[in-house]
This record gives sequence, structure tokens and C-alpha cells, in this order.
Amino acid sequence: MPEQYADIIVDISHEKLDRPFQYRVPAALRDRLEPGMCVEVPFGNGNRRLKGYVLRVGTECAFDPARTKEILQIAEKDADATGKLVELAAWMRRQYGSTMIQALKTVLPAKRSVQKLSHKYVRILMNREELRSLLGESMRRKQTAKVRLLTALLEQSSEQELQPIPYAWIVGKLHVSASTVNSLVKAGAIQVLSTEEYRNPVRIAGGKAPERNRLSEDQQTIVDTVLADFDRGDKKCYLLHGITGSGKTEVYMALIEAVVERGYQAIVLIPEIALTYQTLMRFYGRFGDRVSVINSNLSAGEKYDQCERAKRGEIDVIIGPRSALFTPFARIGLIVMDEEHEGSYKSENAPKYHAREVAIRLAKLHGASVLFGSATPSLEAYAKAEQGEYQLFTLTKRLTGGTLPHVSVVDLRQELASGNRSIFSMRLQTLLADRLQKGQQSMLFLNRRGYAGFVSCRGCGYVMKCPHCDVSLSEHGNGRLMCHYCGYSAPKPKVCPSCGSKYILGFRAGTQQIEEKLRELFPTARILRMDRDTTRTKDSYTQILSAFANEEADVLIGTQMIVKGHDFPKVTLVGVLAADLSLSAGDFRSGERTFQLLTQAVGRAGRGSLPGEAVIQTYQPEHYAITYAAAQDYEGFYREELLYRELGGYPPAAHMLAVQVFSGEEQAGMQLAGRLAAQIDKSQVQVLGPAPATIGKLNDVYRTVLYVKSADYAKLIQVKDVLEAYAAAHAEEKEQVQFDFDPMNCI
DNA sequence: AGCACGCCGACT
DNA sequence: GTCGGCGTGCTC
Repeated sequence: MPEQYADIIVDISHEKLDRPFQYRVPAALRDRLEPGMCVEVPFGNGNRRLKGYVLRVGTECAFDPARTKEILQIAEKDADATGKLVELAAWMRRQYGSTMIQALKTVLPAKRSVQKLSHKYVRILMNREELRSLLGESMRRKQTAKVRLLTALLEQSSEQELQPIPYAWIVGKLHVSASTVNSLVKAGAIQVLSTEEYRNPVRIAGGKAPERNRLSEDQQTIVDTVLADFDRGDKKCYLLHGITGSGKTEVYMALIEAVVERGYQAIVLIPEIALTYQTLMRFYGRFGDRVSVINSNLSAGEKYDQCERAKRGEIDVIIGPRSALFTPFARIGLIVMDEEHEGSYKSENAPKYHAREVAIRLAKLHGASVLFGSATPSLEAYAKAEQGEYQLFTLTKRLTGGTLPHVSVVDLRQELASGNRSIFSMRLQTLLADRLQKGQQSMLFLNRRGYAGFVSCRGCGYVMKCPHCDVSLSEHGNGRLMCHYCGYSAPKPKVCPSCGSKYILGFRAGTQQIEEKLRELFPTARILRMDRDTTRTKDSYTQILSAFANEEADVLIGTQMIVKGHDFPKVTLVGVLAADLSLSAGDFRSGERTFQLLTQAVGRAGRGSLPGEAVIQTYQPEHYAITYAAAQDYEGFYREELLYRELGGYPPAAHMLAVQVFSGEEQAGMQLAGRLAAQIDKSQVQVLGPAPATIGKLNDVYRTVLYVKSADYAKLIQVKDVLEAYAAAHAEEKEQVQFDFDPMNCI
């Protein structure tokens, strides 16, 4: 029987040791060791006993086998935050497919060595006299390193205020090693300590009284129910389905406050884009400096600070995107996930986890409750609520008492037939003119997501679709149309198969063009545009939004960015210029995304006292995503969409696993994908492909994809395990295999 | 991070 | 010689 070896990470906290070490697996532990397990190993010359985590178990040994040591025993994972996070990482590795290192790197806070050292400071304990005598002695003994350090210390202490000296400065600039510093510590001259002060990413506009709106009866019922469960020790998952403006945030805050009062911590997840200054200030107003934020604008050092503060128990509430789940809290009581349906909760890098599932897992580890909230819940979440896995709450009234806007759907085919070739329908033009005349604001929303490649008929709006997959085909340079699910390919038709028109084109329109056309139509209107071009600089995003909020413009034109978060009470008209664009994105979630975007866009109108109105322009006015969005009927949409998912075997009716192969060579990648497909037991699951991914080549890396479907998630995990092992043994150096369970967009 | 090793000047 | 400070490099 061959010897077994395990890759073990001993101390993640130190950069020098942040790499695997190989140990022999003793006979007693043979085949019992799993990645993520905690073990005790002898380390270093003195063979000190250290705790380490198993990354991988195998039979080969890259290190000199004669010099490997043996694992001592399996150890208990620490019950602290780090121990739980490692356990979470092990679960994520298995659930989503990745190496243990990748999983640990996602879960454990990045320890930036430079930043870390700057937290350690040296304080002088002796007065100048004592220091000088010590310096004299060192000079006599020609202890040059000590002389350098003591001279610097004397200089420091001569200054007015006694500033602590950064440890990094001593080691770096002064060329004094740790052993020298330690000897001075032993002599009682100095003390090494870490700062208590941390960078706070947002300054609190001090002394504001905590704002606390009275909860409505509906809100209070939800809070009471959740708290009653919590106090009974019944930690559950809840889904709060509340229409736009129904006061979900108030519910979150009341619950967080109650949980914090009971001595627990809370995590609030928000989609990155929705983290507005307004939302933040509401949390600061309520929780003061016991709340902290993580977002992508924070430097590595600031992120590290937040983790340290969390570990020390200095904060109770953290707000941030999906990675905020990994805040090292010791006692999590509640995890809130706002805008639960948002795609940004799914990670793009291995392990490609969904924060919704990880939140539930983490809550289990801590014994915490989970609250999902959305105006348009994902099908996954709503289905779970229907099955009773989550408890469902609904909020159907707007807090302001305002009503939902009146929505009209405009058929762009008819507009074209009646001679209107403009981007704006007659109805939208009339309403825009009316709002401009009344001095009210309007928003124009261009749904651009996934427009690339989708091919439709200008005459009738017919979209070219795959005969096998019911997803739209996309155009390739060679004049062929292709399905990225199954690999079906056909030449681009000369005439529309539906109406015979010759105008078959990819749809293209940018926000810039819309702005130009609007200026032609309404030369006096004050127009703001928000898209990737106008939001290049760091705070141009906020600038544009606040300019619009201050009524410095009449119309705001934008992409998805403008439909999230912000409240503009003076907006009474919302126009969606081409609702179809996201419908034809070419994957099974396009209907859902369209419904969500339209519902949110429409919900922007009439949030103040004035009633709102919305216009949806489309080539497919009869499409259920559009009709249900216009009717603001979530339930109706859910029922119909679920039917399609059941028919196609898509989540949540079934589960699917995308196996992505990355390779430097097109042929090699396709061949590996083929061999992977051959490994799968097709009596257990359904296999589609392999086919080139939507983006078939990126940075000179070819991407091939394989879809595996099954109603049973566990079967997909089995497939993943088989393929993972196969890839580890057979894939070439430059080839990479990644797994994506229940993918958000099929790339 | 901790620890040993080896270099080098100082001193019984 | 040998003692002790000090930098360097390794840890499976």
C-alpha cells in the first residue's frame, strides 16, 4: 500500500508560512483524513506542536520523503471565529468545487504583511536618563544595532508629544532585527504593542439622536414573530417579500437591534451597487460606532482593520457585499440579506459560491437566524419559501401611502408600422413633454444587459432561438448563429423565419445616442446621463445621483445603475426604452432578470406624494415577464416562470452544474471537455455539450463549457468530485477546470 | 512567528 | 579559547 501524504497549512497568519507543508499520514489516520480537518503536527527544529489544517491528501510527495514528519493526531477545531470559518471553507470546497487553499483564501481575512506590521508599535518605558545610560553601555560593548535603535528612541523621546514608533519603521529603516528589539524589551526599556486605534472608513456625523420610525402593524408582526422564534432557540430562515418602498430596512434594523441587545452580532449583506450613502447613514444613526462597513473601495489595510475590530468584539454589526459573510464574529445571531435576488451574490471566482447558501450554512454553524429580503425574490428563494424551508412574510403597502405607478406597455412594432422611427414612442414623448411642462422629473432606463450578439428581426421583433434549448442564439463573426448551451449551430437566415423581412440585426443602442435624440426632441430639457462613461471617476456616481435628487436636472438617463437604491420623490415618470434587451440575453434566467429590472424601474416612479406613471417599450408586449411586470404581479410571474424552469429542467426545478474548461489551445480544451463528459455516469444525470462558452476566448484562453443537470444536487456534487479527481490527475499544466453550480449566467 | 546556526568582536 | 550579541535562513 503506498504511503499517504497530506498538504497541511500550519499558520495562515504569517506570510512566510502561508504555504502548504507535507506530512506523512500515520496508519491510524489512513483514509480518514479530509481537507479542512484540523490536525496537530510537529514543526520546526524543536518539533513544537502546532495546529494545522489539511488542504489535500494524496500518495505523491513533492518534498524529500525522508525528511517528512508524521501527523501526530486529529485535533479539535477551535470554536472561535477562525475555526468556524475554516469549517465553512471546507464545506464550500466540497459544495462548489475548488482547492482548499482557494476556499481558505476566500474565507479568511487577507493578512497584508505591510499593513499588519504597521499596527505594531513600540512604546518607550524608560526616561531619557535611563535610556542614555543604556546607550552608553551599548556603545562600550560595540552593540551597533542596539546603539542605532537607542539613538532613534532618544530622538523620539525628545519631541514634545511622545509618539509611539511603528515597528515596521524600526525593522525597515533602522535595519534592526526582531532579536535586538526583543533584547531591549527584556531589559525593560521598551514595550511592543498593537494599536487600539483603527481606521474607520466612514466618519460619523457625531451626536445624532438615533432615528427610530414607528413600525407599521405589518412590520411589527414580522419583527415579533422572528424574535419569538429566536428567543425560543428556533433559528430559522425567513423570506421577506416586500414591494418597493414598503419599509424592509426598518424591519432589518429593528431585528438587528434586538439581536445585538441579546449579545449577538449581525451581518447585513447588500449588493455592492446598492450601498448608498443614505442607507449607510441610517445604520450609523441607529448603531453608532458599533457598526462597520466593508466595500470594494476599502484598502486592504482598512479591511483588515474591520476584521480585527470584529475579532475584538468592538463592533456588533457589519454591512457589506457577499464577502461580509466572512467577518470573524464569535457569536452571530442574525444574517440579513437585502435584495436577495441580486446576481452579485454569486461569486465569480472559485469557489463559485452563492451567498444565500453560504449564509444559511454559516447561520447553522453559529445557531443564527437568516432573513432574506426582496421586492422580487429569486425563484430559488420563493420556491424554498413555498416548500416551507423559509418562512414567508409579505409587505404589500407602501409606507408613504403612495400607490404603485400606473404602467402602460407600448408595442414598438406598431410604432414602426405607424411611421414612428424614433427611439421614443409617441406615448413616452407625450408624457415627457407633460412632465417637463409641469416641472416634474423623469427617468429613462435603457436595459442593456446581455445585448451582445442577440439577433432579432426589426420588422416583427422575432428573436432567433435554439430549437433544442429555448434560449436565443448569438451571432458569430463567420455569419453563423450558435447556441451556447448545446453547441447547436446554423447559418444566419437571409430573411426572418416569422415575417420574411430582410432586416435581421443585432440590436444596438447606447445611452449616449438616447441623450442626443432627447436633446433634439426637447432642446431646453436639463439632462443627466449615467453610464460607464460618465461614472469613470470615483464619486461621479454619487455626484450625478445627488444632482438629480437636488432637482438640478429634469431627466436622468441610465442603465441598470439608476434603478437601484436611490429615492427620488419628485420622479413621476419612468420610461423603459427597450425591455426586450435583457429578455434575449440567452440564458434561462433572462425572463426573471427582465421582470426584476422592470419591477424595480417601474417602482422608481411615484415614491413621493405625487402619483407615478411608467411606460415600457417592447417588441414583445405579450411576453409574460413584461405583462406581469406591468401588472406588478409577482405571484403570477413566479407561477409561469416556474413552469418554464420545470419544463427545461432549470433551477430551482432542477439543479445544474456548469463545468468550465480553460485552455491555452482550442483543440486541447475541447478534447479535455470531451474526456470529462465521458467520465460522467449518464444514467444518473443529463449531460449537455461540450460547447464553446459565450465568450469562447478571453485573454488568449479558450473556454469550453459542459452542462450537467439533475434534480438531485447531491448527484451533481458526486459528478463534480469525479471530474475534479480526473482533472487533478489528467489535466495539463495550462488547462484549468472550474465548477459553477446553478450558474447565474451561462458563460 | 520562533528557533538554531554561524559569524564576529570582546574578555576571563 | 569561549562567551554573547546579532543577522540570516529554515521550518514538511
